[in-house]
Amino acid sequence: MAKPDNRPYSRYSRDAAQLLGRLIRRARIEQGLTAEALAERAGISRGLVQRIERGEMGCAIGAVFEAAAIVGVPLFEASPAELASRVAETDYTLRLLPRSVRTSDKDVKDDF
Amino acid sequence: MAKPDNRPYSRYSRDAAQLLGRLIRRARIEQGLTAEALAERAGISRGLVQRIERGEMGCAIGAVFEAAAIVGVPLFEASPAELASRVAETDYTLRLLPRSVRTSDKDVKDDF
DNA sequence: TAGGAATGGTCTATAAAGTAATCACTGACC
DNA sequence: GGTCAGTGATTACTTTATAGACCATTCCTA
Repeated sequence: MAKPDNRPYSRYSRDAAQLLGRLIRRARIEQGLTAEALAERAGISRGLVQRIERGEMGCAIGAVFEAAAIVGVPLFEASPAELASRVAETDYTLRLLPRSVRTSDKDVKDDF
Repeated sequence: MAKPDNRPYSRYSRDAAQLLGRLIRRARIEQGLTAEALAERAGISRGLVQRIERGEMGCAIGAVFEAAAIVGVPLFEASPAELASRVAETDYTLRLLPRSVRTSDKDVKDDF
């Protein structure tokens, strides 16, 4: 993998992963769902559910999102319909943008 | 892996991954950032950036979230501070819940 | 229009994720 | 208090993602 657990992850992305994991765990418990039951439904192993809920960065995004979907944790705070709509929307916008980015010399907008 | 690309992924989670990928791509292009430049910053390969932007489910959530953070795509529609705050908040709530779920027979609340 | 950078796809080696089985422990319920 | 399901952690093994180099193509830009 590119990013072992000791490498430079931004605080933001780590927090996001952790939050998502905890939300999943909370929702699961509130629904009286066993970790193994959730794993079964998501088509993954119990061990992976544990890692997801722990917010580990190495988990496949598909597994995490699937778990979230099953226990009802909203992704992007959007309903299924909204999500699909936003995908199409973004898709459209994307088509209007240049396909290729031209690095005008050596500027990389490092101003954040 | 548990979920090859032909397996049962819910529409919702697939849409979410796609949306995230497209948002990242859009933000990257709008900032005049090369795929390789983004990869370099995120500490990942250019090929992975491509897969992330394509919304593939197998990408590590850490890599995806990192890329999102770099180009400024808000996760959970929250600022860094909000994110950290919500983590702590959820953490607290989690401590109040039973640590172990008791499967009272065979009910699994399939009512959504 | 020509040049060149950026992208997209493919391939191989390798590192890592994911699984499954196991064990100890915690904690819920009788 | 006793019991047992659920959890957490560890192990070894299998499968997969990822890196990195490569080539073909697209399409910005001069």
